[in-house]
Amino acid sequence: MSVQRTLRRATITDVARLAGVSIATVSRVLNGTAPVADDTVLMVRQAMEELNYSPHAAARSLAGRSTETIGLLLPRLSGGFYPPLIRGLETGAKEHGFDLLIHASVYVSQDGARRPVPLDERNTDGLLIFTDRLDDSEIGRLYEQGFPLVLLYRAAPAGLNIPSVTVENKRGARSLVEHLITDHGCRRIAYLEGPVGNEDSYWRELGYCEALEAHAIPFDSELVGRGDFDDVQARATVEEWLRSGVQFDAIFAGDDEAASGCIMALRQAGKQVPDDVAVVGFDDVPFARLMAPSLTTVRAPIETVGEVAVRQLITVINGGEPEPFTLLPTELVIRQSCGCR
Amino acid sequence: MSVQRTLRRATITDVARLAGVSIATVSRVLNGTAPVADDTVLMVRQAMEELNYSPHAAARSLAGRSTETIGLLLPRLSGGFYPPLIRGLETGAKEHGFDLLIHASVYVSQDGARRPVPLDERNTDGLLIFTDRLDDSEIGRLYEQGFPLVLLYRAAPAGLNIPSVTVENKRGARSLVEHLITDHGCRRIAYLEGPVGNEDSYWRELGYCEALEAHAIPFDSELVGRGDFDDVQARATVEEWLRSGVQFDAIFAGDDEAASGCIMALRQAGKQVPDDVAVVGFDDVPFARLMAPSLTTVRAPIETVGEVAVRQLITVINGGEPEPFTLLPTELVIRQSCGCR
DNA sequence: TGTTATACTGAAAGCGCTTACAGAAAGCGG
DNA sequence: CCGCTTTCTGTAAGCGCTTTCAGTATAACA
Repeated sequence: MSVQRTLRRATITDVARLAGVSIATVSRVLNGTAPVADDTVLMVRQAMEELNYSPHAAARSLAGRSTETIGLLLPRLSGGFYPPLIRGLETGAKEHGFDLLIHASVYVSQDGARRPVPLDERNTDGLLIFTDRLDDSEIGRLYEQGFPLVLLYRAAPAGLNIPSVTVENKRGARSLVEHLITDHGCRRIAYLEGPVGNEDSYWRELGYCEALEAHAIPFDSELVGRGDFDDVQARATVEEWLRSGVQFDAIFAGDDEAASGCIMALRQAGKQVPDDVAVVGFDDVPFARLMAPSLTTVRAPIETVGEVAVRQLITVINGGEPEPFTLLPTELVIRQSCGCR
Repeated sequence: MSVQRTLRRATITDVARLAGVSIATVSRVLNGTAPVADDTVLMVRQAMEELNYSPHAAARSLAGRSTETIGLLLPRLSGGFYPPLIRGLETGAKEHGFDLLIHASVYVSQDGARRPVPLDERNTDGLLIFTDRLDDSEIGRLYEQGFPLVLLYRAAPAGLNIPSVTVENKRGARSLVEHLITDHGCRRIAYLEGPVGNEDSYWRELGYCEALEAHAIPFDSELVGRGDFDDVQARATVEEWLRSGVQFDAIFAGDDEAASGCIMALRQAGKQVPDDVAVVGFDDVPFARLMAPSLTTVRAPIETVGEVAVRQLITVINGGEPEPFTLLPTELVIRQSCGCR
């Protein structure tokens, strides 16, 4: 049934032999690093074709060449947030002739066992890191090695000179909450925090607090709950609030994902959005427009973040001087879930 | 400002020198491939620590070791479909001590230029392929090289003995459409096709046709349009239908993504779902439950597909005999968008 | 005490490729 | 016909690691 597929892969030596030249010559036609006679090129090309040859990338990168690939480290891939990010990264990478390799997983250095990330110089020339869980020590290690790094949506650990690119979380959150206050008269605005340690969440909460303060609304810790940027968690938290009788007239869900969870919980409980409770998100992921009611949120230029980040990383790879810190502007997107028509 | 980071990476030789042993010994403590005296181990460990050494993976894999990594090729990452798939793959991979590397991009061999996939033996021991766009020749090339391959949601090209795992698309689609016919009396059921060449779509359409035939409903090509498994495309198609006065009382959207687009279009046009038009999807992605109305669909065990696929791939990697073809069962999930309460 | 298995270690040969370095052949002005 | 550059090609030295092979020293056994 199944063929025993033990045919050794053709190597540069095989090609050289078949073409009757040295491996150096083959390498040269492969990389165009030195002039080769037209006839020779033809022979070599033909030999490669015949042997179905394709160079062994590991050997190649070992021998000094770069991988032309950059890596992306993510905690996960669910939700509407990552696709645009990745699209931006793809775009940026392709523009510079790089490929993008993604690894989505949690990297906690548990039990002290050093769990190296599976993306490194074996397969990439540099790394984009998006995760609050890849702990600083691991980042530090890579940094020490001089491996090109760029951080997404988080600042560099103290002392490390790693470029990072993020968005104006605080400003966006503030304008969002102020809209709720000034245009819709909300006074009891709840906030759903993101995952612990998440920087976006930290800044958004700050913006939330600033908005409250600016309008002399006292901060009420009862109105802050876990959202984890996750619809399920957000839903659970809102249900719990509803059950325990917490009063609120609006929810700033932390992000769009969580906002959708909030709306579910509210609808389930027979509350009208936005009439009974206004709900707003953050990010403006693609489906925010499609929700019912359509979601008022803050547009964070996710795709642009990706493109900018790649650009920075490639600058680092090429030994250039990157922008140490990029802060992209956010923009209020008013739809219906806040009460506007 | 920025440190000139030119410090050469520590190599096994550095460690060996510092520890006063040979590189062979260092390699042995690294891999545990042969007994090493406790004292020696200690010295080496200490040297590694001191030099902040971590092995160069490219060299490692060149020298014959496996990468302990499997690759995943995807056309894209958007929508609710991929996260569960990837979660399943992650789970399966982790179970066997493998890492998962993802590359999401379109691979068309355009202008004849052979564009090699960026995942190969440099960084993976095997590949999971999910894409109708990586053309057969590229798959063939990898196959010829004896590179372990498993296909997701598509059968192997003719003649190639590559394991594949998919779901019972036809059966699922048929039961879904029959539900519409027998339980809701629908007679004008539209179908939104997936991307051209997509196998899932092919089988789902077959199931759709079978259901019609079984109930003596004539197939009407007017009722088949492009959905591309994409909400935007689906929305456009439905809007076009509405505009041109096509009559239908139900839409089988091809997948959940497209279903959400249908519902948008319908709502926009003032039609009630499911009262005026029933809408059903396929896949049962996480947000299907959360939609308004909640989506009747077919549960395809996406996550399981992932786990099974990894298992097959690892079997191939280990030289075992994989299941040539795995067909996972689907299950009708009745919610509200079909008209049920 | 002499054998012999056993624990441990190092030298060295690659893995498939890139890249000096140098040599051969060809072209050119004088 | 001689030097000199230019074009083309091959030899060989690694890149950092694994792994075979051949030890040496020690422990186990008779």
